[in-house]
Amino acid sequence: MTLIKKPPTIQDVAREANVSTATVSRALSNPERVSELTRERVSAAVLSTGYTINQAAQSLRLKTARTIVIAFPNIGNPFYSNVLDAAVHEASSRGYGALVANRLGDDPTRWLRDYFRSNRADGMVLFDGSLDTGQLQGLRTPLGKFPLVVACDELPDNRLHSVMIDNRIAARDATRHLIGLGHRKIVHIHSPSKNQSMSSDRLLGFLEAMLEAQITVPPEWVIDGDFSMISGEQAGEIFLKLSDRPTAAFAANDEMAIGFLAALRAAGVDCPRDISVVGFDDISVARCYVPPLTTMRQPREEIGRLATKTLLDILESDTQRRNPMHIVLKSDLIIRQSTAPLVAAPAPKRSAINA
Amino acid sequence: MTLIKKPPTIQDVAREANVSTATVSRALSNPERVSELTRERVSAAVLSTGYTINQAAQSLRLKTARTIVIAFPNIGNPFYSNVLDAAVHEASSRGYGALVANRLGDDPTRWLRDYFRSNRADGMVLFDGSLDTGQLQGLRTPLGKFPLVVACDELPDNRLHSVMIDNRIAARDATRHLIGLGHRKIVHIHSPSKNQSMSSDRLLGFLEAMLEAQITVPPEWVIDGDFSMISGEQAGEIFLKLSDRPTAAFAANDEMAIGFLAALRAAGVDCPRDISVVGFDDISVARCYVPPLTTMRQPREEIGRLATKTLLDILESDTQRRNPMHIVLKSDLIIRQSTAPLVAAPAPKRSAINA
DNA sequence: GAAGTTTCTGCAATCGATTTCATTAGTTTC
DNA sequence: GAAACTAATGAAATCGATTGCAGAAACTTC
Repeated sequence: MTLIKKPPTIQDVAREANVSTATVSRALSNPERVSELTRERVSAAVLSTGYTINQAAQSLRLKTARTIVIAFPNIGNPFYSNVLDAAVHEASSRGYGALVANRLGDDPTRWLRDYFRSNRADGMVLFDGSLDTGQLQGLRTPLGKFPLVVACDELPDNRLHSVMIDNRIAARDATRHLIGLGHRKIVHIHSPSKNQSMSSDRLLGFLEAMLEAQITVPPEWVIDGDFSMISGEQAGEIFLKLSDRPTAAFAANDEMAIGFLAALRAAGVDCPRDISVVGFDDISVARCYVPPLTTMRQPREEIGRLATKTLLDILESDTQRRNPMHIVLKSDLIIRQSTAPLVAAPAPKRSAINA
Repeated sequence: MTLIKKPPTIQDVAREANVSTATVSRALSNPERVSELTRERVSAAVLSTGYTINQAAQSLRLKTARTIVIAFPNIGNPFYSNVLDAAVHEASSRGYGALVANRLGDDPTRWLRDYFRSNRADGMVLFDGSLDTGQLQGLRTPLGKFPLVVACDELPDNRLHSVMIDNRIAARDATRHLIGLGHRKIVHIHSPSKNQSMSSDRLLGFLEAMLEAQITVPPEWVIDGDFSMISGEQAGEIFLKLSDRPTAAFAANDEMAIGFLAALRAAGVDCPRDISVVGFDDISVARCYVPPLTTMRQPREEIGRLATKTLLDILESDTQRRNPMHIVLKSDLIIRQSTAPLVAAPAPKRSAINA
């Protein structure tokens, strides 16, 4: 039977340094409150015992967990995984643990509330706008000001801090790019969701650009997906059946754009010869896709970093309840080779030639 | 000034139900130990007060955090983000929180040890084999049996539980596929790393297949990368300068394969006409790439789920120190369109024709 | 040198949940 | 009906760190 040594506690350090636990505690968190001699003795004792603070005890006493929750609608999505990367980096470099939550279930609020009530986390960065306001109210009321930062996607409640791009303008500009190339028949691969303003903003931006170019958008030009690559492929199938086939598409994210392109290519429709496609996000594979994808870049690392920084700054600031911050970051249209000027005459029917 | 109600404690529930805190505790964790009447009164009181357990207090008392650490070399990689997805799902469905750690720094062991000592986590799933044994020893000794599961990548210490595929055999089979198509000049895009056996196993598998086909591998056929797409592009640049250009490539992961293909395509080298490429992992974009990528699929969700399940089973089992489990999962070669039989005559020099 | 400061330290209460031990009430057994 | 159980409950100690309060020592100030 092996002897399992218990981890050393503050008591052990105190004994070793011949001081009280109160002094050890002060020496560690307020070094200027103890004499130099004591400080040295405590440091030595910490080293010799191998002491590490017991986070549970500290949390209990301080009502602070030095842990935040980072919630995503779908971590599998490469866009979010880059955001997560940056968020975790920011949190851990400031000494905070990062609990990851994915795909909040049926009753995310209960789940959420439990995390806070139970003292497991001090705050949360929500990269997911699919909570509804009603639930959120119920969430905020009981505990007063709730340390919550929303990013990427918007929640209807603007009393919350937020970090995101302007999705409407970004989508409008992406669409304008296609219009500027001469395209007038343009579909939008959309991702409907009750509570996500991100999706509806992108749709709005699309419609706005079409409207200002005086193009009427028939309902079949808005094809529904769910941000997944496979839904992009399905959108491609639907697109192929469209009579008077459009010459361009704007997809609400890169994954759908890629799925869409894969479906078209399988049917012999070539990009950019027969169709121009703009994606959204600029995930890393966009640059290496065939053809390299024109897309609206979101600064993912910066979104992740800034959202987390904002939350931690709030947690660490003494001044409570400042006005909510709404940080809007810049998005950039990255023009690559999946978009091309519309050829005046409709492309000759070459599709049969293709293998 | 708004009144901020403090979250209810077990005391509040006890008062409300007219019992002692001991009884409330029992009613909640060992319902069969209290009378039916008491049980009901406690449930009612829990509901009416909105009580949630204070995790910090429970952790302190029980020396258990109901939290695990999931560590990755690089969450930004889509392969790992899918693994994470599955791991988080498994953990949270069993009531465990998942702390994410990425890119362990210079002294991961200290960091790691602190996590455990400090009672923040009960165990860890390590999807990263880049810790060295020496450090790991120092890590295990002080606390005795350390709840640690290694996945994807192997640690030299086989006393640890592990969940992974057989990288050598998978790489061998991937290479055999190319050889079976008639290729004999094959490069391997490798990712060297001091401590990762995953990388070296894939190299070994490649060499083994070449050896059994009696092909001599000159050193320039092993091109170094770092698993990133950009390093795949760089490998492509190097490849293009090779005299007596090989006709096939086996990349140690899909991202490098994609970067490699993008670089070749930019130089007018067509896949699969001029070159056949096999990737590794089968990340989701592989199916939709152009051409769809032939690749060795790893069951990522299963790896994530099983590794986490293994850890939690250990944490929850009373019987300590069972023999370490070594779970080896099956990998599958997914044949798509990036590989094709070698054309007997070397492809005519058409590259100039390309746009 | 007395009174007032400042600096440093320790005692003991506290955070909230769990569990040992003891007590009471109720049930079984001979 | 007494002895020997079992079942249900509560009082109080405990986990480890923090901090208000108070006391001791050292140092000013007049």
